[in-house]
Amino acid sequence: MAQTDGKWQLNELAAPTGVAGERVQRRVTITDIARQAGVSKTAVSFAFNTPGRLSAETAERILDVARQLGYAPNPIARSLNTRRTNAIGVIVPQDISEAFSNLFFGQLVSGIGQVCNNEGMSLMIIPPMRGSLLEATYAALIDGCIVTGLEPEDEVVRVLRQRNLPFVMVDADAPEHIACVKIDDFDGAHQALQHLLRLGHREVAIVSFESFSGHVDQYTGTLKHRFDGFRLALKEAGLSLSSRSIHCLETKCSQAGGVEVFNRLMQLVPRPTAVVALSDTIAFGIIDATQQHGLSVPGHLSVVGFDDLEASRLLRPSLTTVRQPIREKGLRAAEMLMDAVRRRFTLPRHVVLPVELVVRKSTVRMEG
Amino acid sequence: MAQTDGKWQLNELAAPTGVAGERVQRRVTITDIARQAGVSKTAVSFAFNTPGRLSAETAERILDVARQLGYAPNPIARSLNTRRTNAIGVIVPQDISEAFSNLFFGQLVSGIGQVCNNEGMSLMIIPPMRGSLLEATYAALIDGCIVTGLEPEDEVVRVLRQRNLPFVMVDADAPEHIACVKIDDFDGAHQALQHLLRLGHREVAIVSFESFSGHVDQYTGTLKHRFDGFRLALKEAGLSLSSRSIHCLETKCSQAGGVEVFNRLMQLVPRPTAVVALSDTIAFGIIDATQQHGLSVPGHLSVVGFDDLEASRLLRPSLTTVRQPIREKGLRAAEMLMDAVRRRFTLPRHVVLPVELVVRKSTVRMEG
DNA sequence: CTGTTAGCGCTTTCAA
DNA sequence: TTGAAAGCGCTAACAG
Repeated sequence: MAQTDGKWQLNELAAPTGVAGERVQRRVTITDIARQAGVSKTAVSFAFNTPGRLSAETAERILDVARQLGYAPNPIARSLNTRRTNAIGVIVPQDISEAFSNLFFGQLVSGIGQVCNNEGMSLMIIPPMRGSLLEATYAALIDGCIVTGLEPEDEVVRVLRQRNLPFVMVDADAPEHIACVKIDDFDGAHQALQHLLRLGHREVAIVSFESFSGHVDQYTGTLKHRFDGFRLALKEAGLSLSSRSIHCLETKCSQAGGVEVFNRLMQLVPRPTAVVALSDTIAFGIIDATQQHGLSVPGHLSVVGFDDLEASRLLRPSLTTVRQPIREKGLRAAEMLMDAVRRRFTLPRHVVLPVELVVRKSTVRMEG
Repeated sequence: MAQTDGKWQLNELAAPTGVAGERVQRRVTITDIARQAGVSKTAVSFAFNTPGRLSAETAERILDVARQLGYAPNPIARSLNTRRTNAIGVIVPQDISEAFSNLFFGQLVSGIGQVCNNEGMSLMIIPPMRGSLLEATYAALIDGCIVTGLEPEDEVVRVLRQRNLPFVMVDADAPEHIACVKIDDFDGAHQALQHLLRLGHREVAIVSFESFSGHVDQYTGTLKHRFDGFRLALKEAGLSLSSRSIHCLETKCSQAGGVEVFNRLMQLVPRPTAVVALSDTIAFGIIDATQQHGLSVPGHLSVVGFDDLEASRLLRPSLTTVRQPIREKGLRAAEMLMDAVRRRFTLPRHVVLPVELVVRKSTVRMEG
């Protein structure tokens, strides 16, 4: 019950000597151990890091003293010397909670985590700090990182260079000299829309996630490639993005975004009979809203997604969608990153993963 | 195309002076800036941290030089002084990829992330390092952490104390002096099983996630509380855990675990008409497997889950389950943690969140 | 096998 | 307003 002091303390702090009433909380350092054990700091360091360089008894004695004094090496001091943190980061331009609200991110991180496991690394999620992703990038205690949701022109990339941190971009339109893992967005989008058009749909809406570029014609990166794919599919059907029957909307990349966009979809004239969402999460929201309104998918509205999240197969109707290998994307990016962190020789710097249309039950042939 | 040198380099490294051919890659330090700007290191430090203490022109000049030389302060060195890392951790006893394969974890992290956002913190996911969670705990560059999946007796807790790191446990049977956020497991389990029994089911299986204790009677913590709840529900129906018609199984806490356990369920005699899974993720697997085998939920098998993941409502049949406020759990834990990290005065150290049975379509009254 | 001696790069009194 | 100097706690040559 040493509760009496230190109201702010969340947990009892182990007094260095184990003596209850002790007030001074100076952390036990390597110097204390050295003194107590009658050896040099070097010896203590060796005892922890390369015990082989010490006689068994010396090492044992040192470790004993350390145990008694409750000593734990300060990892920050260690990092300052070794220049290693044993952690890699994932930079995300949104808040963490927002990022994880899209199941996509969890799967990506899961893939990255597999590599962390093999390499003995921890994983730092790095969101903007007080609104500034740059500040967060400056402060991150990591050995390298994976950058998501940013273009190569971003200042963050500049800071990473400045900090001399290896990094790999994901889903970016990166130049040759920047490592990057992406998917064939063009092909995915093309297949998705082609599928709908071949089913006879002509009134179709394309629901994109929010871009900062504003208009479809100014899209860059992933979005641009996907819309190029859409353009081709439309052209093949004698249509174009500016056709009266083709609508382009943007919404938040979340389930809530899908719900929100549903209402706008219902206002459109002519009302679309099919929609392709640029993210499964958005599709989930659209389907949910549709059903809440007593309408049926695909009866009243065919829906195609993009991603093929694990949940997409389980939904009813199961979701027709463009599958991309999300976990592998994370895994490949993390592998490339670790090659750089470990300074292993590597060549391939750009990886483009294939996508595949998975036709399930959320789309149906247009009647009439 | 400075590709020629440094095969191991993942990205071009910005040469300190911007000169292409430069080979020496010594990082620019505060000393370089001081020298170049003709001021002391102190001044440079001030220019970055408390520019107010310098004349506007001096500060500007220093920053200019820093910009030109591509200087970025070394956050590790800074941390060594300030004793802050601006990151909190989440300790997980499994691999990262395994942890995130249960949607529960993503939602928990999402809640924690909300606090990170408010407090300007990054979030470190800390899995075992080379098999050792202890080693990972020793090495983590964090200001405090949230501990999941561990009991208070765990060595990790001892190390956290040794390192003087504030921490909060989640879902643990923690003693008074250890901060903890949990739910009313007893009530949740009781309601879940009571629901099934009231629907007339008598042949029921309880599918738990893997424990290390082995037998039901040796369960501790969360699992113990839940089984106490089950015991009460059974008792109210004149049954007990050892009744012939009640089966207890364990499986991995994942969808795959649910699929795996389904096969064992089908072998049981008498074959259960209902099952309560201790995790929605497991329930997903059971439902999926059931349907794959051409059987119907709840027609052939009623299923109750535990968690109420976001996806549980979207599934068909939508899942009857015990809702626990997962995000809030993470949020509350993170708030308590940050109170300790920021040394704010706090009192409540134990939080027990309520649960609630959500009856949906995966359970039905027993026929006959 | 063990200890001495420099740092690692930055912050922060304390003086000027 | 600015600077000198003493650390923060540890690692790693280099001697002995």
